[in-house]
Amino acid sequence: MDFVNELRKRGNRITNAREVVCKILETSGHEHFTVEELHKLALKKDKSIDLATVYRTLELLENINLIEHSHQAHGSGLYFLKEAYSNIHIVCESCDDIADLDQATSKKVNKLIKNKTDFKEITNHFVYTGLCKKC
Amino acid sequence: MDFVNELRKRGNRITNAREVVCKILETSGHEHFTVEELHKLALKKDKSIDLATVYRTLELLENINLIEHSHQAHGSGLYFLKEAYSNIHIVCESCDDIADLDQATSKKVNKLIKNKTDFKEITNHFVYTGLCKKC
DNA sequence: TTTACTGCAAACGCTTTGCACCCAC
DNA sequence: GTGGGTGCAAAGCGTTTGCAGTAAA
Repeated sequence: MDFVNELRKRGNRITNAREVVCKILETSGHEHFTVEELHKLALKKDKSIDLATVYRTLELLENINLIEHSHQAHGSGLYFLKEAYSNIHIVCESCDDIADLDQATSKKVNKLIKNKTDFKEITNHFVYTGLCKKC
Repeated sequence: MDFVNELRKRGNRITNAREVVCKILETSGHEHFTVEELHKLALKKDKSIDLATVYRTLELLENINLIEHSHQAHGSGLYFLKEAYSNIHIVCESCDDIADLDQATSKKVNKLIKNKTDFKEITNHFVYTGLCKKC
């Protein structure tokens, strides 16, 4: 998956800020990022990149379905690569560890909820919170 | 359940702001409130009650386990009476309708997640988002 | 050359906090 | 009388926006 190429295909301009952010997302090996983390990493490559630009780039990538974002109870939003995204993520309240649920289980959870309510679709944009075994 | 009495038992002072907020929570028949809703209702009974006081009162009531609050993707926090609280709530993205999952299903969902991760507890403080059948 | 994109700064919405006053105990 | 609680105003936080300048096409 080449994020920059996807942008080019869509007719978006390839700016340095976009190249830097895309490269971090694709090559850092992380599955999830807070906006500040991402911004901090971007600043290492180009110290003029603004936080607003990071937000705008993430919004763009989310619109193309390359990434997805969730909200946390405290602190900033969490961005996930779409390929690694499995619908449900759990953050440990104590150590901030993140576990990702496999797609099958995520689907099972959503089906269970749909069956018990009059909702036809679950578009859950949240991370769960919990306590992992270590904590 | 008498919220005011609970406060008295704990040695908290019974002020007018607290009486007003407690009465709204207990007698309005709603199961959930946004902070602004609650504040607006409180102002009808005493137009000097401050938003900050509403927040402080809600925090107090949450500490005593009489209410619970969740976060929404957009807009303010959502407060629930503890007795009506069933762990999982879904807000329709389109019409803002809220559905509450029954406790048994909520437990089932949480158990499913626990079995598939190394989390020992789910302390999920979020509302789900989705689309209800009407929308 | 054109205009999409940028950095900057300011504004946003929700929530929390500092502080001096006040009133429940 | 005392200190817990209040209203008020300001600050906090993550995020969004307006704008004039810049650089990708």
